[in-house]
Amino acid sequence: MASTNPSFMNGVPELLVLRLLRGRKMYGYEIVQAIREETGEVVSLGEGVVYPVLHALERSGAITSARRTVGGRSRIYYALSPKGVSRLTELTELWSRITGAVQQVLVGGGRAGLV
Amino acid sequence: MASTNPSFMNGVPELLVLRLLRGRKMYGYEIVQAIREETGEVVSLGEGVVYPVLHALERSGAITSARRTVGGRSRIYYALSPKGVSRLTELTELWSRITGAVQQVLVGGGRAGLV
DNA sequence: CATTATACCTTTCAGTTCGAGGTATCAGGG
DNA sequence: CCCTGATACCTCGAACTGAAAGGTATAATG
Repeated sequence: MASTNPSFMNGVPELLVLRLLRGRKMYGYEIVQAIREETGEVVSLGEGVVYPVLHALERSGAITSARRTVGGRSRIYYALSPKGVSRLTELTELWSRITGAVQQVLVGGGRAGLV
Repeated sequence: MASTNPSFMNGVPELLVLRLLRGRKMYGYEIVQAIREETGEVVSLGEGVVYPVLHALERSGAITSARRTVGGRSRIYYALSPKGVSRLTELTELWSRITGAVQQVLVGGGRAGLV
């Protein structure tokens, strides 16, 4: 129950956030800008997307938070937990499978009778 | 006006349908199965997704329809129009850009200071 | 004659994402 | 000294999509 229709193309924001946190601890505002920059403006998730994702991830135990004040600026740094690492693996594989499947159709011309 | 939030990850069903029609004329029921088969069950769009997409595409002039009876079976065959071809190009490019951008983040480890 | 497969269709529901708005602090310009 | 803009956090409501289920009709099969 509950799990109804996780539309096959979703969870990309979650994936991106987890992936960024794999490298270093980051805070929300920083993540918003990192996504924008690292994708060359192609993907631009607003704070209204990122913050809720962070909160959900923390609630599920995938990340942990620690408030720290840096240069008079109060920030909440998030770090990936082991649970978050496996969630990241899971989402990455899902992403591969799906984009691969779509690619298969896009290339498709080959009238695959392949076994 | 109108254009609110076309969530950056959408329109994949439309893309798949257009792409399939690029090769040959097909009817709805056939498209549903083709997607399932060509993606190896990974992507499985129901009729409740495909038919509305077809109707929207026809309304927008991207495809044309012709009812034909084959072996006592009445089918509506759809064919790609020139407008549909450019729409397909457009969506394909968008798909590339987005998946590329996501991939960039996923690979990312490279601490890109690249210019 | 009933069930299955073909073939079409629509409506309802739920989840995600977006956008806009709201607070507070710090730095800099006028 | 104030006002603006950047930093940094947050939440709510609207909207769109896609999923599931249900509904009709015909042909073929047992």
